[in-house]
Amino acid sequence: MEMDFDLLPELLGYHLRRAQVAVFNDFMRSMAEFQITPGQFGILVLIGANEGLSQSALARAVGVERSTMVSVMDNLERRGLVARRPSPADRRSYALELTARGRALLAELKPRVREHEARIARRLGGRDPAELIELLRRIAG
Amino acid sequence: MEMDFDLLPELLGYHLRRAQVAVFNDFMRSMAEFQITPGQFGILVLIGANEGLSQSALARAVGVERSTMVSVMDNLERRGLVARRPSPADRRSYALELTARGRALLAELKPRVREHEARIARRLGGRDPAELIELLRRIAG
DNA sequence: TATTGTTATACTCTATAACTATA
DNA sequence: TATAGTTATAGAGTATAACAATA
Repeated sequence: MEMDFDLLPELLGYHLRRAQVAVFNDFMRSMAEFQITPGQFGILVLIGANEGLSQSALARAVGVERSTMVSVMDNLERRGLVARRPSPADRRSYALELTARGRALLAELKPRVREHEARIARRLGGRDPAELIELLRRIAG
Repeated sequence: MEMDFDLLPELLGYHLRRAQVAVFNDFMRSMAEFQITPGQFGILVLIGANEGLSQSALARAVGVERSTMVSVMDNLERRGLVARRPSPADRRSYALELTARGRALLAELKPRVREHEARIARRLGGRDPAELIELLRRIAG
């Protein structure tokens, strides 16, 4: 069954989507034993690097509604990776922190993510990954 | 509020995701009057270029389960863009076709999508979009 | 008045499992 | 036995609108 893809292979958006799916799948396979998604990894990284930030600030950084962040945090808190501490400055908000377990997990994940990235970069067959990142950065604006 | 993104900006997956969201958003803005998603556009293109293909073949081409394709087709059929004809060769399957309205819509969409692509390519500031496509193709494998 | 976290609700996308009718 | 389309069901992920507490 020879499928005709017409103009799709000429479209940047088409290849962007396919590459993103491929990278997502490799990430999920790599981290299978930790049951963590790229999005959850990103959130652990952001909390780890900005301890004390609020849920709203985190939601803004990730680009989702703060109502969406509630269940994301519920999930990570239930797994004992993140803690919602009372903010000393503002009684409306939480100061988010990684728990000891969250820090330990993040320390394990980071080298795995580097390996995953190296494996992806190898697909470029010698081309500089920094080159691709530069082009993507321009697209993202 | 200076956010520290730690290692995220070094990760291909991170930029891939951001670029994909940016392109998706531009597509949706461009096609707002037609209420069409990139995925739906791709399906119209595939049916238009391969009239008579079955739902299962279409699902395989797009990379989703055939059960997922059912509601996608229900939607496009309800909008009068696609028709499920009985397959002459196999009474289990449909032969999918664009309706006259579907063909007319696709003909309107294609130049819009080209414009959208050109707008995205302009963000590359002189860099060849074909270069980016080549790199993405390698990533997608 | 505006913001923070929350809930209720809904919609999309996706999958698995089981069913039927055909092959 | 295997495949095509369907249904029922479930789980992410997302959003909007409204609310109480606090700023």
